[in-house]
Amino acid sequence: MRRKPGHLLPLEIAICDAASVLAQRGTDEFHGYAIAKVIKQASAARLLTAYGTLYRALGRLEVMGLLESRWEGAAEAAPRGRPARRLYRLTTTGDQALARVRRGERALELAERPDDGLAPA
Amino acid sequence: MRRKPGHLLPLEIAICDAASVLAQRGTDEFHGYAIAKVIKQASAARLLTAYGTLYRALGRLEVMGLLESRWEGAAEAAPRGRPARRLYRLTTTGDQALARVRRGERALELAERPDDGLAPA
DNA sequence: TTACAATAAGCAGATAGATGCGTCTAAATA
DNA sequence: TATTTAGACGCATCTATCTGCTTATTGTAA
Repeated sequence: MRRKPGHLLPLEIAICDAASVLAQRGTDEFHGYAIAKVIKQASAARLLTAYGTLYRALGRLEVMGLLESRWEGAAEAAPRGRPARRLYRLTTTGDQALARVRRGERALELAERPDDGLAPA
Repeated sequence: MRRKPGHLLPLEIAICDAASVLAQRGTDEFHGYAIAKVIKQASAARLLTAYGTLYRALGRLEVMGLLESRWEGAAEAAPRGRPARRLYRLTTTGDQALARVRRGERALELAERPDDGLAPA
């Protein structure tokens, strides 16, 4: 539903929020499948019904620079008989954005304006 | 259904067969999901209806030493937007076993007898 | 020959993540 | 305020692999 520039969507805020809570508990990395389950039970599925929605939200947050990700190696996943996970971490930018949202401010300074970088002539 | 010692089951032969055909065409590695589809269409699903069956057959063949496997790194899989694959190769033992089956012989010499290695006293 | 035991096959579902497509909403514009 | 439209959401499905439980079949022993 058309993003208001500099703002985050409820699901995106929930993801960052869960990530920050986890980080304060010492777990600074999380993966999509796990956070989906956390959010589902925490919000009583109000914010998330389908996995596809979450994975795309994670992708958006990474593009925005609020999350960064790395792939778990097969060496970690294979012996446990499960697929490799993509592990996300809240970046400093993400942490700051979350702090602003919690203060009721706009999440992001508008670093790039939509018409920037193209037509200064 | 209780294996006759030294023999392979139809599905196991089909896997080794497909692997050997692929190897002769220059593809010496294959993964479960792909070979499932090959076998499904080749045998008109007579030998395989469920993935679980195939993956367990692959596991048995690896334990028997007819196949060996390695895990594809996330570096290969991730950019293509798919999970990492487990890549299997027919071993020399596997190739020889297949040759014997094709000649109508027993697939494996009975290297280990069930009551061996324990009570020679 | 029959009964038993071993075990492969099938079914269902978990784990983990991605994409295509139609819909619907909210933000921007007129 | 009314209209347009970007784009997020949900659904379905695909890519891959693995495991638990039940059922069916087969080889072997009695």
